[in-house]
Amino acid sequence: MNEFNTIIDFVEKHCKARGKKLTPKRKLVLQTLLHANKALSAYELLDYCQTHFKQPMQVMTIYRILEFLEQEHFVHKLKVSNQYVVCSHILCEDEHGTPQFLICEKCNKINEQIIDPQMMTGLQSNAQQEGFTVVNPQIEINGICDQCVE
Amino acid sequence: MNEFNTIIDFVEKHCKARGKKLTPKRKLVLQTLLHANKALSAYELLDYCQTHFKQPMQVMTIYRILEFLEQEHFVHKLKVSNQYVVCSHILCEDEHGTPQFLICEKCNKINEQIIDPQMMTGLQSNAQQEGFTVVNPQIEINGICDQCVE
DNA sequence: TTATAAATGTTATGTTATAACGTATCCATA
DNA sequence: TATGGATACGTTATAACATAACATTTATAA
Repeated sequence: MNEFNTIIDFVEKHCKARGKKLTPKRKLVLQTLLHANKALSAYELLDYCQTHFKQPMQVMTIYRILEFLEQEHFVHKLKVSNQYVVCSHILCEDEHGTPQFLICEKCNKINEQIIDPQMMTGLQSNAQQEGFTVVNPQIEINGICDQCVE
Repeated sequence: MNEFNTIIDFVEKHCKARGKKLTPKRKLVLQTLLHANKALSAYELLDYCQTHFKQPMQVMTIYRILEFLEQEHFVHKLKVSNQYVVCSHILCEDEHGTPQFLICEKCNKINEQIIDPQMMTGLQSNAQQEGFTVVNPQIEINGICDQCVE
């Protein structure tokens, strides 16, 4: 069994356990994101899906499904580009920490890490001092990956 | 002389020194951002400007002027919300460091700081390890400000 | 089997951003 | 002081992104 199937199976199982369903369309969206192996916007996903899987799809459906997959913590939404990417830690059972994304501005490849908790604490206490309470932290950093640098 | 005028004068002077001009429209956009005292999108700026200053303005012009003001480092663009805000360190002559923004998701008030250089170095060397070179770093963190928490 | 909820289809429209081209204004130089 | 080029701004159209509203289908439990 390849890794895609491992993930699909995992997601299917977890959906069931939570009383949700991984419908064929939802599975297709997830497969598309896995296959693309980079962040895609809703419209990019639409194109990708139609090009590579010859499946009928609609933007509305994609937005709804992405929202679902995000709620279930299978994908992340990058707030800067409004793109979506499969969570790198999707197969980890435990609670994920605060994610940090390194985003290649050329090829859109994503490197997802967990922010060092100590650093996160520092960030939050600093925010508190400035009169802010952090919510839904997520850090996105633009860059260029080694493959895209000449 | 109030602070707005201090800033306008400063900007005017610096434009001249760089062979650029702070035209009436550009001045108006800057004044609007100063007056609003929060981050505004291009369309929000359009509304605000028309409401408070009764001046004719157009979206295209606003986008162009915001781009200009950003290039000249007088305003920052928040990448998550595509909003613009006057640089808090606009009157500092020296090079500004990597900015970090705390953004109130209720009232859109912005707190701009300089990221601790040591932390920034850490971030960058970590990125390097992961095969990424950081470009135009800027960190945006959503939260709620003390005034908006009940 | 049928009532209900959940998922998806369909159409329309709202929102944000930019392209393309025209006009006006400023300023240096002949 | 004319003129030609650069810069700024006006105007229209459209691309690109996102969601509202309602219809239809499908799955599932009573």
